[in-house]
Amino acid sequence: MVRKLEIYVPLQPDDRDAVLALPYTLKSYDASAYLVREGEVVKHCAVLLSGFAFRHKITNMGMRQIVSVQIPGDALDFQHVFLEAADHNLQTATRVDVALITKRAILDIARSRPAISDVIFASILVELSILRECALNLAKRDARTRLAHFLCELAVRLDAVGLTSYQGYELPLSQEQIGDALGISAVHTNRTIRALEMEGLIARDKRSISFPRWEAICSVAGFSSSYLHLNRIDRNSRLAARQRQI
Amino acid sequence: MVRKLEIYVPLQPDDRDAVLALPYTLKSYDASAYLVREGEVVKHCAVLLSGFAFRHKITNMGMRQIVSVQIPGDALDFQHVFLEAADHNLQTATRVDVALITKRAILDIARSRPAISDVIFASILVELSILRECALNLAKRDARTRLAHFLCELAVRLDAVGLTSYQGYELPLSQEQIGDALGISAVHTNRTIRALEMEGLIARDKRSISFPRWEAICSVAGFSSSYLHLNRIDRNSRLAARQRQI
DNA sequence: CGTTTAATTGAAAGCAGTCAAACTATGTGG
DNA sequence: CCACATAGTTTGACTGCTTTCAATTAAACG
Repeated sequence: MVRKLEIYVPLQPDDRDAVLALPYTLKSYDASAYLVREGEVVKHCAVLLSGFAFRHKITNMGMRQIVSVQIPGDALDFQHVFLEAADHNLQTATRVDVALITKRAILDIARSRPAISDVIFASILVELSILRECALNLAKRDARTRLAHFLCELAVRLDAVGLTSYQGYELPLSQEQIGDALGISAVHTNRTIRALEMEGLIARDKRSISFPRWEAICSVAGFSSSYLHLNRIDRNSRLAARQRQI
Repeated sequence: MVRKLEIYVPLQPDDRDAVLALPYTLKSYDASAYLVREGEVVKHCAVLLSGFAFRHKITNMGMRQIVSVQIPGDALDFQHVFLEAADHNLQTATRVDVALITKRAILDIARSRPAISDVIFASILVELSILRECALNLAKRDARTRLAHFLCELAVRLDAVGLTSYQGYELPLSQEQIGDALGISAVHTNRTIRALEMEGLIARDKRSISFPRWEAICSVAGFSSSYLHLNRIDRNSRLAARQRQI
């Protein structure tokens, strides 16, 4: 399970064993639980094994903004290995299982194995890249394209860790949470979702979402997955396979 | 000059010599020059010695969003040391001097000196933190507080590298560029700047900006510098000194 | 000293927010 | 098994911050 940690970034042959050999503690959290609160000093690095979580910040006016959605396989606390106090909140969206690894163990493996260090660098830098695209999304796209882009990104990211079925995925976020991630109100989020649905660009069943016309929604979203830096692996084969099935 | 590279993050006694000993090439660029274009593969890491630069992305609709402003002392290309193709554009705002260090040299020093590796991790993670605050800013603050926050952040960051005079700094960006950084139109940027000026929260002379009442503008911005992770150094002394002078 | 770029201001139009209310789903306890 | 409670979804109406379009003034440049 911990193997997922780095699958979506460059692969290392023997170093992977070292990652798998890292000592860890399993822990579960309920939905809506806080893993980290702003200002806290975290002593370990959690890796998401199952479930969804998100990072958010609150303005002095009390407005919440979700700044990233974390999916299974994501390492949650590289930030807290190298910096003092947390600058944001980390909260679960669903019930969640994590593997806790000590800061010490992370530092040690990074120092003894350059390839691992590089992979950690890469995964942090990809997070940075995702956040840049997020900023572009928040600032320069209207609600409709913004939502479409958000859904496309999650589709590709989930696909990269093998969590999409043939044509869609489960998005365990309320419309209010989606709105907070997109910087729009819950009400307008609903209107926008319904609009995409009416257009036939997405299909819904409860909270699972599918894309009847993947190419079309990528087009309205202006979505290109290059910023996710998934070049090295099976993305093409996966996506191709999926599109054939649709 | 290269010393600025890491001043604002943890300091290392002897490791600093190793950084200063890094082989580099000096290079200058004119204002508005591209250092990196999206899709390019960069072979070296540039460190900003003087001048301003910014990172930006363009949507398929042709809208530009500035996702970060880089000031002297910033390392510009850690991203390109560990990832393949650039996912954004890096452009100068003014005439700029940079020191170019090869990817190889960066990788080597990071591997041989854990402290340097940690400092690079920290600086990338601070960039991530800044971008999260930026997302919060773009999504949850109105134009007035957004601009105020932007100006406060730059004040503190410039202050951390010793580039502010007693009560203000030179902001070499056009109002259109500021607008692109804040996600508002150039016209509204102008109105908002003028409004802050009318309120006496900022004072301007050409493109230099000063803060007659630092506390007041921090308050309307909801600005707290904790996300910049400048804990370890002289920020407090500097800011305190500045506030005394005002 | 004309030319170009940036800053400024006015007026009209629009996307999204807020307020309110109804509806649906899910779950709990009697 | 039903009544009620709670959380989330959906829809309407009105307001407002920003955008866009247009036009003018100021500043920078060769």
